Amino acid sequence: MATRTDAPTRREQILKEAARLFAERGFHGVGVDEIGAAVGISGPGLYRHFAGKDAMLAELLVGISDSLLTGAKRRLEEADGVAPEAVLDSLIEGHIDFALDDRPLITLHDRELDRLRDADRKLVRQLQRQYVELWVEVVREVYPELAEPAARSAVHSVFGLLNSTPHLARPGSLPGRGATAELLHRMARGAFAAAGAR
Amino acid sequence: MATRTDAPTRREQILKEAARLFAERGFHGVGVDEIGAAVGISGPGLYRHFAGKDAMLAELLVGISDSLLTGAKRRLEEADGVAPEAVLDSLIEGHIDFALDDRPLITLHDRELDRLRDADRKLVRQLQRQYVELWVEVVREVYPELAEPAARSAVHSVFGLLNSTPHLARPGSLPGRGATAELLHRMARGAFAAAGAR
DNA sequence: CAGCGAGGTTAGCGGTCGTTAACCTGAAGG
DNA sequence: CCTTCAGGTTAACGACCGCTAACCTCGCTG
Repeated sequence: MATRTDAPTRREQILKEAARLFAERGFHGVGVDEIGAAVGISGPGLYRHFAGKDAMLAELLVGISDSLLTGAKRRLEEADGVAPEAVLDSLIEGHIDFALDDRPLITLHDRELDRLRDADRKLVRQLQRQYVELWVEVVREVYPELAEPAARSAVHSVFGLLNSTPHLARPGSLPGRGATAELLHRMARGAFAAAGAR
Repeated sequence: MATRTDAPTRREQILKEAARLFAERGFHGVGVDEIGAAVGISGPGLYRHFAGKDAMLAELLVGISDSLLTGAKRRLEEADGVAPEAVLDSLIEGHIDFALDDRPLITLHDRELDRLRDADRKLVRQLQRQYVELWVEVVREVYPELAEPAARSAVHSVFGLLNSTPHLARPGSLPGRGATAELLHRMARGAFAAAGAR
């Protein structure tokens, strides 16, 4: 809910570094001292900005889910009246951008969910579910012969495909961001098409 | 390397439960007391069977990688002279069987690799690399116009697709194992086909 | 039947980790 | 110039965790 205009605040620095470290070594594998060191302060200084380690993870995961859902909703509104195929392309493009630009977050997104308090976990799951249902609707418009459970499975599987980016490029050996995005896009469409075939 | 004929030994019980717990709560999130309790003994009794918690994870991850690679090699040998498409189908089928039957292991496989000692991690990575290269070769036989880096990316992405099964069925709400396997198979082929298209 | 090894048990040590307490400091404001 | 307060610091506490030590108890086997 922040206005999000200025240079990165301390809170945002912390969240960014925490995301990277959590993705690298897992939530339980990172100590608060390490997170502090990553932003130049040390240890308990973090507690001036967050209630605790759990709160950082919660804010990260809620932020991811919310951002994905909000972006998808925006894309659906912008594309009003256009062909369902184009809407699906837009959803895929948005998800790929996210997966390529915020790899640590994508990694956390389906890896550390169970480390949340009940309330936060429920919220994140609800946002995720809305995101999935939104995709399912669009997919079923493009492939009407696809039953709903199969469509949902297909959407989850395509997420798995798109979220595989962290496994791809260790340094920068992959054939460029644009080419990777295009390859992923084509494969996602191909997977959906194959799922929707009789 | 065990002969693997009799009823499950204690070691195997422990490995199975440890895999489940590691997949559910992460390596650092599970205590040895919990693993012990899951097999009816408690705490340090595990040290009669394993050198330590790390050793359990190592044996699990090496076992997974080795099993995947060995299975793939066997499938390649069995299918000698048949069409490359059939070989690819066989590889996909094997991977799906594994993903559906050993979900905790598939989850661990790309999640807890960094928690290993250097020697074990190198071994696992080597096995994984061989497995990937084996797929890449077959994929490039089926789609010769696909450049090698793109083929490797495509293989990783399809692994992401196939390994998404843990996210699918919480209870047993999915449309049956057979239907799920078939859907995944079709989607994988569709993804490869789209990757290989000009 | 003595003995012995496999496979348990409980107690406890040493280290780590999240968190709190108490204190410091420099910049803004009346 | 004094106060305040945001944003740090270090010390330390309590809990937990991996692992070891010491001990127990069977079921074999010579």
